[in-house]
Amino acid sequence: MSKIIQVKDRLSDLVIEWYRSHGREGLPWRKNITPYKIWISEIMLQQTQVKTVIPYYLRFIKTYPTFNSLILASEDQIIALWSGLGFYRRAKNIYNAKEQIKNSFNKKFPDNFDDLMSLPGIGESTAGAIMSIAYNKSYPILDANVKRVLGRYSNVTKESASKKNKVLWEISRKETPVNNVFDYTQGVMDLGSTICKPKDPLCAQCPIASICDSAFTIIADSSKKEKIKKDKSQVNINFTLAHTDNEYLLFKRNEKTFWEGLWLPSEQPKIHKIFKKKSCGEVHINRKHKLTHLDLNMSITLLRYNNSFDINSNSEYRWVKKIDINNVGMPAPIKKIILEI
DNA sequence: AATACGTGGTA
DNA sequence: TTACCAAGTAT
Repeated sequence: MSKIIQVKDRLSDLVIEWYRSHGREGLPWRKNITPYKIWISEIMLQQTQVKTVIPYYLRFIKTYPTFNSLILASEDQIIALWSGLGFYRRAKNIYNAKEQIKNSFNKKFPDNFDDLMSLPGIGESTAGAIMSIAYNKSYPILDANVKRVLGRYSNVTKESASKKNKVLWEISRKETPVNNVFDYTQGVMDLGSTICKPKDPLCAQCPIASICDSAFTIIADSSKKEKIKKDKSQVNINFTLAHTDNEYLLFKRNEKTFWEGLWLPSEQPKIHKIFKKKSCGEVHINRKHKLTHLDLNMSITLLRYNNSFDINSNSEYRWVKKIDINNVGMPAPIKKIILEI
């Protein structure tokens, strides 16, 4: 007599099977995969939605299709391709990682976890994503999608944030299969994105509902509500934008705070006085712009000139032609203002 | 451990 | 309008 043993379905098996018939199609970084392209896509996708990333990814890969083609790129060129995407440190990290690969890894993009982790901008989740997606090696990831899927699956929503993270990493490690990691990793992210959504998850269509501790009983996560709301700090910036009919005078921002390395109108009052003497037209505008952690109150003085001119300045500056605007790294609100002139 | 770091979409 | 949040990492 043989006993029939009821084996509980494995999460990874269900996810892999579901992914093969229901995974998202048409994501550009899933075509003609190379480790380099997975790297670029994973960096762009950090804290950034797929829909937002797609045009930036396509433009970046069109400009630099291979790692080799990126070798000679300057930091400015890479930041320019990031213009408008946000979290610009990521672009600097790509430049610095590229330099490290060039100088320490013999120009060969790493194929192991430890070398990937040594690169700036690559943490455990991104390294895991590159290992599993580009190399089909069994490494776990823990992005927002996986956090949500596994958090509901194992019902660990009530833990404190740091403990929850630790627990979820353990679960992710445990559930990540040895084989077919590529399909599992993509699948669990697609599941989080299309079925196990933050709001109104579609449990009725979910392939893991039968083994999910929270299926059909998703309760809003209350752990965040008790946070004390601090007023966001207000930051005032006075810009002066000197411009002709078709050129703009921009300065590279060196502050170690926001928008580091991007090109902006002048923030130096001393220069503003000199500017005004020669100007043949002056307009003031005010704009508010919200960053994650602070509110920017921008005051911009537009000074019109007939011709561009040289200035005495310690900081790096350049006159940018209107048609070259897309080749310069600028924050979204600054580019918007310039395009309105 | 908590915070800095962008932007656009959604309710 | 305000508030939250999305393929996280570095400090």
